Amino acid sequence: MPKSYWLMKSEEDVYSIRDLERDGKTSWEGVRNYEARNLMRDKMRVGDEVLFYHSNATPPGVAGLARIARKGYPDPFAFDEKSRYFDPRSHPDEPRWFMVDLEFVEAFPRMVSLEELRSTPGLGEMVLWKRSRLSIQPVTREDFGIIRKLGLRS
DNA sequence: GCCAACGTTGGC
DNA sequence: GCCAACGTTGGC
Repeated sequence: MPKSYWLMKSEEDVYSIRDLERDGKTSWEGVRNYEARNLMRDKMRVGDEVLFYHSNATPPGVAGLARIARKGYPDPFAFDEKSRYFDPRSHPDEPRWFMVDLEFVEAFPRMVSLEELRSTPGLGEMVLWKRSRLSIQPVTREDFGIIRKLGLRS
């Protein structure tokens, strides 16, 4: 099974690539969108590569790379009444929400802004353009390669 | 802070 | 099952 590529968004001031670098690894709790849930639950595999995207940032864009460290499993925060991610409709025996674990790969020496993504030839088919609000989206191997190269170029 | 886009909820 | 109301995302 070849690996897959993803783009995952995080608000920069909530959890940034630097936070992931510090932690080394983190769990991706709190996703409450069914399509994103399905991708984590059904499609992501350990070793898949991730573009770590800063949303609500100035500027927004891809800030680095991460990797899937654990495949989809029930989001325990949905069961925790004290959590802001609590959802009474999710039960341990029939969990509604799933998450994955993510590990740090690298922070780009140069973040690739949304504007740059827009103006880069070859990236015209990204899911980002049509499904801009989806916080977890598939990326083609080719697009991943283009963006990685842009980010690592100093 | 504004607001367009769009996913979700709930009445019917 | 439709669809209006509502809430959230995320760029600007």
